[in-house]
Amino acid sequence: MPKLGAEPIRKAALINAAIATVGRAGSLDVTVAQIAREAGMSSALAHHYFGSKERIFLAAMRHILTQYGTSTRTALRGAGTPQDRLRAIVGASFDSANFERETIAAWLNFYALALVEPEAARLLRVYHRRLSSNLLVALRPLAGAGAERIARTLGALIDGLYLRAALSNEADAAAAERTTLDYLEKVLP
Amino acid sequence: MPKLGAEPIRKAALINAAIATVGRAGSLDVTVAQIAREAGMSSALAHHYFGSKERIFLAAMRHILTQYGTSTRTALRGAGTPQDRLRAIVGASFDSANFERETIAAWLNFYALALVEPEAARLLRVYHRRLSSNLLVALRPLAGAGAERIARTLGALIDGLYLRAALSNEADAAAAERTTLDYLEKVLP
Amino acid sequence: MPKLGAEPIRKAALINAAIATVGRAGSLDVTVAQIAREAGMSSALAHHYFGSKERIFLAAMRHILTQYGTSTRTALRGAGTPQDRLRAIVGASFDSANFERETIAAWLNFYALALVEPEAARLLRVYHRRLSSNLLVALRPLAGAGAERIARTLGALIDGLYLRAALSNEADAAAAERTTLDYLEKVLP
Amino acid sequence: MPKLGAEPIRKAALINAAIATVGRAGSLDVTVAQIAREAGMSSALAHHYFGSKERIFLAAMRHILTQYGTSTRTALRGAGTPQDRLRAIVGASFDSANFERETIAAWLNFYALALVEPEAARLLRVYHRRLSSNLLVALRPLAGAGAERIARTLGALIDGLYLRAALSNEADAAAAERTTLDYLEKVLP
DNA sequence: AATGAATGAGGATTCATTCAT
DNA sequence: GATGAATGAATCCTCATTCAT
Repeated sequence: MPKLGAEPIRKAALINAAIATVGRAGSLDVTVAQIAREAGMSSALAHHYFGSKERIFLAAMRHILTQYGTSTRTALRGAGTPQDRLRAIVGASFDSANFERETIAAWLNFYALALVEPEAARLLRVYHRRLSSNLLVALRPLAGAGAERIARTLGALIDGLYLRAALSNEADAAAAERTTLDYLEKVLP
Repeated sequence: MPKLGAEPIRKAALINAAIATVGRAGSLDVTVAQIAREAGMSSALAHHYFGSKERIFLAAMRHILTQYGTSTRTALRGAGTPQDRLRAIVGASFDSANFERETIAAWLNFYALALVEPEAARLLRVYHRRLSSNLLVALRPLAGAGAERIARTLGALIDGLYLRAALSNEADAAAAERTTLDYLEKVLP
Repeated sequence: MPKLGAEPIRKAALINAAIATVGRAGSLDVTVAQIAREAGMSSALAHHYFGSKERIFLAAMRHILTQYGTSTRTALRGAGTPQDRLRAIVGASFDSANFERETIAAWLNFYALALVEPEAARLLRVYHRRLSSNLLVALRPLAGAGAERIARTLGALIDGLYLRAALSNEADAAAAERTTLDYLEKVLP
Repeated sequence: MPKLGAEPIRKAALINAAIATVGRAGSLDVTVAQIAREAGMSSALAHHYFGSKERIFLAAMRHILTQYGTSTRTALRGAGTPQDRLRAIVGASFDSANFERETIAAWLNFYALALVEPEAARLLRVYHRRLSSNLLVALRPLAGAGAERIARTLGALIDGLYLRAALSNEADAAAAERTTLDYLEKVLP
């Protein structure tokens, strides 16, 4: 009695397992068997659904970025003023759900994957562009011509804070958010 | 062939080869044989001198951080005013020697190693603390109580710019430096 | 190919192959690949089932000792008098099945393993104790207080004959058995 | 200033080191480097003197057997009656100098070497023959036609006691000697 | 005589991946 | 759909041995 719609469920389980396993290991050097065990299935089945380890990683990365995109979009829905929009974007970035140490560690490792895997690089570029564009829309009314540079700085700052959070023992989302907002206050008129 | 005193020469060659190989591959997933070939020797000799692959990586990381520390110290020597000191530190960070894509890629991967390897984490903490302390010395006369936060922001910003440079096709050191200095101008009275 | 329940079959094949390979080589210095080839499978599968070379050896040793224990027990079943029991034990020891040169060579090498491997030492102690206890039960009615010493002597004598058989070109089970029984005749009233 | 006569000194040091190292390790699986370090020299020098690891082992084995032969001969010198001769031979076998656990372990391992190395087997045969002949000379006046069998039994018994001593935690030379002499008393008229 | 330097060969172990059931 | 079985390929590491000095 094969369950109906087993595929999406299994795939989702594997994606979550991949993120958890990589996050816990702190490295992409995890075996398909480990991921599959974490997902409660055989490694053969993992291959059946994804075809290769690489594809599991890419799907996991896509999932992380999609999730981030969704949470940003949701946060933006209630934002009226440009200031609200900025705060929403920053808030989504440091949402505690994305800011647990293990998640960040997975994230950092998938980031490094982009150095090796063109598709991972592509995904990252999409995310960067989207974040940039969101920031620009909010910044332009406030900073005019300076918006571009502020957006670039902001993006780098957020990534840098993530990076350091990945290495600290307890990642402090609130502090990271405050640092970012503080920058914005200083830099906007 | 067995010149006396080969050890330091061979070790240095291996360290450089490790950085180059990891940088080119974009990943720590390189074999000792690759590193050794790049260094012009057998993998057995690499093991003879370092004992393990891990130790080669740690030595390479130590080398990168030491080099960075040295270039910072050198740059600081000629700096009189606090502003000069800040510019010297930032300049050393984005020195073109440290800012080739491959070097950054190696750097990013060694960064990720710290998630897994306690000794790598320790090295990184030392570097962070030293950078932070250098920045504070320069910032305190300029920003007083706000120095702490600015230093933290600056550190994260530099790391974030590195991260993004690692992923872009041509890393633009000058642009990264300008972004950083621009932040400082805005944030300092 | 993947018949269900392959595990016990494969494990048994590997155990026999290990004994044969070690016996033929006359040394524990055999590769897992050799054992696996002898057993008709890849070395990877051997590792899959046993985890390590050491574990293969221990299983082989356990097998040899178990087999010896079983043949002793079987022989004892039909033995009525103490004299019969003694003859049964000695007969089982020099049973031609256990007394082929290759088997003895394997045995000797596993013996040496006990110097290095605590688990192998434990197995051997169990075997020694059991043999000793079997001998004592049979000797006490015949030798009373002297039973202990005779048992000890008998055990050493059997081991010594094995040792020499391992080194002679054709191991002569009958002669070894005769030597042992002769000792018993002389020493028992 | 090369020391005169360094060669025999170095060789002797290596032989002793080989016995000690093998005895301590409980296995022939020791490296030339370990033996050389124990002997206080480089592994290259060990090769210079012996040519190969195998040859070191053979020399060590030869040394053990020669030493045993010498101690037997010495003991026999003061022996007048056949009974004295027997006691001398047995006494030499269980001399406390040859009966330390490490020495026995080395001995057992060199024994196993004979399964693999024809020259080692030859050495062992020589030793067996010599022991046998010594025993026969002493036994013939006491046991006549039965001398052969007793000699064979005695040889096996001694080896068996060695074997068991190698595996026990504290080898008890006195007990082993008593067991052997006790056998002789029982078996001789 | 003595050694550091150097390497080729080899071996245990791991793992992604395939396949029959 | 699901999995146990199976393996080829790869990798780290070790070590006996050689050689120039």
